[in-house]
Amino acid sequence: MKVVVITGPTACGKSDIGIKLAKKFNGEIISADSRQVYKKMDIGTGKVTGKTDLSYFLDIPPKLYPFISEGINHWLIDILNPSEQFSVADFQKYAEAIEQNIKERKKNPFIVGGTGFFIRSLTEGLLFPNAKVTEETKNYVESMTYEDALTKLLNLQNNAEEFIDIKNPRRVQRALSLLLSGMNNLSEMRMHKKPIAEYLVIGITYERETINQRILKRLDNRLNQGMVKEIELLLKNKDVTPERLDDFGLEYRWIGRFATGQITYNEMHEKLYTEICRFAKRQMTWFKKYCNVIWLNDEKQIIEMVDKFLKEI
RNA sequence: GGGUAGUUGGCCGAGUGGCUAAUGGCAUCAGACUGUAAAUCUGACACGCAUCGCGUUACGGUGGUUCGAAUCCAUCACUGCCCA
Repeated sequence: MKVVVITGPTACGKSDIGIKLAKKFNGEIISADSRQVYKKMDIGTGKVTGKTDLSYFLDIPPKLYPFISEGINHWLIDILNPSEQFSVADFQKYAEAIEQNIKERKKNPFIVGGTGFFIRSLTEGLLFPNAKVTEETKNYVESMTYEDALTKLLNLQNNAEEFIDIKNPRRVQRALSLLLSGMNNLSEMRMHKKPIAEYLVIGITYERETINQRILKRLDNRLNQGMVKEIELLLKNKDVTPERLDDFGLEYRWIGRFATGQITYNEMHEKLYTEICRFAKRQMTWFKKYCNVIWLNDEKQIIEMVDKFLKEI
């Protein structure tokens, strides 16, 4: 099975290219975006315009309904409420099942999105530890101070730092949770399987300066489109707590803070711009290391490349 | 004109004689990251040489006190506030 991936830092035009390719190559899109899975988060996530089609669904664990934009099926968009949790492992499970389904229907899957970790889970066939962490242990671990958690972790496995960043509280918590839930050794966190498809990863990017300019322009556009209102509405309808918004980061975090009166509009705008630029930079750091990306931003070249890839046997 | 508070590294802002190239925050740069990934985390951040380290120049300007000053004194400049 062959699958094309379109990725790149934020604000570089992935979605548009994705749709063009899907149209040209009889494709459907699987979104690899950790925030677009959520309903009611549209402007802030840069979701394509369209809507969920409830007339059919894929019978993958829950029911997955397609989100249709420009006549193209998009999967993994608008599948959860903002209060719900979505992890890489979920993504991998769904995306692989959807890829298969699309192929069965004689169409071509296109993975489109900027969440590098999600993409890597596919291209490298990451195998996530299957130790089940119960709510209880999760809460227990999260209630500990970082120091206690670290001490406990090192007690259970004294070479933990070979496998995780022990300076990162979140990693420490997760590792500890796993060890408390039946995993024997943190080395199990490094397992791979054979990827279920052959992936061609194409990245769209520009020079840093250009990306930053695009980010600023897009930010102002989104604000004009009512992005603040969108987020105020989420709060008003209690779709999310302010803490949850903070967790989402970027527009949701900073506009959330503005909406709850913690910062001024100007502070919000300034912070958003710099934070989004930094995010784009972090994305590039990730792609450089992990994703084996072919960088192209000429549409024609991309089409040729995809064409060639899909034709090869 | 008189009084008063101030002038710190890209910005904000601590520091009131040696432990200070100077806490912290922001910005910037680089990086890590196998179940929160738009999240989370780490490092660098005066200049030069460079391995810890060494050297040089730094806390508005100048001059002084002192073994030693961002820190004390004098003076000049500038800024805020108050009184004329």
